[in-house]
Amino acid sequence: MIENKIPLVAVAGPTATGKTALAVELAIRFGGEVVGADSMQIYRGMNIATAKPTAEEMRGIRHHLIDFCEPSEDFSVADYVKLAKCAIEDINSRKKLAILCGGTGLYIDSLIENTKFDESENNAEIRPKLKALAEQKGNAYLLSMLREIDPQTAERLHENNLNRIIRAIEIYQTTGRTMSEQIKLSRTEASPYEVCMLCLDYKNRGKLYERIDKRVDKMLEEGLIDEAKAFYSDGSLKTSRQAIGYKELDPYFSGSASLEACIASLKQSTRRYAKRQLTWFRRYAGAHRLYPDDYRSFKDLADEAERIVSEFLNGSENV
RNA sequence: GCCUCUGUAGCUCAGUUGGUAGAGCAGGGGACUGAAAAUCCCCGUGUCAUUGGUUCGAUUCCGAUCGGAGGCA
Repeated sequence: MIENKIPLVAVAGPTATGKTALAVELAIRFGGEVVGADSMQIYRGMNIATAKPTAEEMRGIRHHLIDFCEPSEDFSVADYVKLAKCAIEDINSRKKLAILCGGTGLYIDSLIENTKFDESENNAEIRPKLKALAEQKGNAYLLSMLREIDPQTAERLHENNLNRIIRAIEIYQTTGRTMSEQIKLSRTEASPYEVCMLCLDYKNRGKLYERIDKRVDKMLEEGLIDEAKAFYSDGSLKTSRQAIGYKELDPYFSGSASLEACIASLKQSTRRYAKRQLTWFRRYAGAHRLYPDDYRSFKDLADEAERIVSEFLNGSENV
């Protein structure tokens, strides 16, 4: 293990696998603090839908990067990496163990790989302009535009993936660099972290989906509908509007679908989301895989996780 | 009990004038560098209910049996 690296434990996995509980348990056992890696739990007021840990669930463990952003604010990976790095440094300087916990693959990846984002500010006008252009002249036109700027990126993007095409053009227009150049530049510095990745998943996919369904039912009992209603009429929201749990209930509020139908679609969105998360986490070849359905109790699972983390920490000390 | 309709993918159904079949949804896999809980790409073998018959060949035609729906008693 390389010295001068900050040890970082990461608890990743799809929604409803028990990341929060495990991260908190490890924080208690090792004297750590949790750093959220969740693109939606950052927002204030979005508590039920995002399954944000309650004070009780936190069990006195300090949590960073959760519940600090207004839903009307924009937030991005670049912001996340900046803040998370600070938080981890801070935790480490106090001789505590940083435990990353969350399900947003892009955030985790960008942080761990020490991705350097461009310093330039977002230009609010570019995206709508490009979007309008695409509507006028078609996606193919935009893609061909990108092909002239950055053929390498154009090659790997599908014509239908407008968001990505727009962003790639935006990068060039704001920084003067192409996206492929930017990507190359972004991964030049080695990561300051030595990461112990724990990935949670259920061996039985059906079981995971059952848990998701149950969790949605629980959210409804806890008042998801009221929470969603508060966000329904708020047109100022941007990123936060994308959270699963609100948009699926819109048809109910507008009267165009039954509550029952909306709940079914909410469950389905969550299942698909979990599947996408799994795709993301499968890429981490060196991760320790933990399957809650392999253990008789949460304690057994936590014991195994503790064993893995201990080994990891001892390894780093022995260098 | 009789008559009619019906039985094809996990679900809803197409279809094959007889050469073993395909859509939607569900589901699965993948990509991912400033919206990422977003965005996007790829993936369809199933005793064509069972069983006999006709046929070179039946999921397709005919008969019987067993499900299901409706109608008449």
